[in-house]
Amino acid sequence: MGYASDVDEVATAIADPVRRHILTLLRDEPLAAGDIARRFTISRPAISRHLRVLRESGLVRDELVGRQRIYRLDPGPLSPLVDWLAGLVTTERWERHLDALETEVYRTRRERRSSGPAEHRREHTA
Amino acid sequence: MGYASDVDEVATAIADPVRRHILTLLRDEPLAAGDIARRFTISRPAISRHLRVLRESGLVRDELVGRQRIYRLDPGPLSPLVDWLAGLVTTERWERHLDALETEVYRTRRERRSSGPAEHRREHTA
DNA sequence: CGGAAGCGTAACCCATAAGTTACGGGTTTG
DNA sequence: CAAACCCGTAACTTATGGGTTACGCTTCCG
Repeated sequence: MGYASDVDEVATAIADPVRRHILTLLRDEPLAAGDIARRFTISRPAISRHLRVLRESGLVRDELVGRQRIYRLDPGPLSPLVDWLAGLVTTERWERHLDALETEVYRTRRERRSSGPAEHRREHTA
Repeated sequence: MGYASDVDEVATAIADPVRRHILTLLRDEPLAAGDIARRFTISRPAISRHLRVLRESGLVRDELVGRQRIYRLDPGPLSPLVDWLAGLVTTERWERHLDALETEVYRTRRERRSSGPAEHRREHTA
């Protein structure tokens, strides 16, 4: 429980195209803030703020090396969001069928008492 | 190619907590606009606009039934985003080596024309 | 040690997004 | 057919977000 705010921060972080592009850059290799900024047309402070959002979401970790700040990707915080997405796609239909199935089972149970509830695997898997 | 804008629309749609909650409601069963609005404290027009965003992102399909508009989830448009996320987590390290490998292949190709690109596994993996 | 390099932050501007109330069009119903 | 219902849209207000310039701190280097 309480994942909601995590999902929210990560989802917000991912919602911006610039931040998504930063993440894809960081996917390949760690980069200094300036190296990242140089790949965009927008100003360096703008990138700096995007990096802060990413940092606060946990998607990125930073390390000071000399006078430059190295950023590297940390995909861990994606998990709650990915789980949420997975939950959306998988149980969508399914659950309704399970409900229907369950209802059916109960109804049948009530009607003909004392009949073992076997033979219920392998419905329409398609 | 061109998935970028799809990802953007879906990512934006998902970024809002109200819209995420609407999606989870629709995961279990189709709902009329009013039924959805009734589960929130904000006004009905506000929900109506959230529904429009979801509609335009393709995450939701609507059908007019009498005087009410039934919304149902369509998780299809999530795929590009999910793919992008998957790409982030899996190929994180890895890809660098592939890139290096590929570059090496191209370089070699240019140098010695018409020589098949074999023998290139196991460069400096460190 | 003084200047340049590298970054983050502050202050500000502008566009967009989210909320509200008011309204209008289509549909059911008495 | 008039009233009630369901729902989207318009007009408007306010909050939020992303961009810019100006500035300050720390670190490297001559």
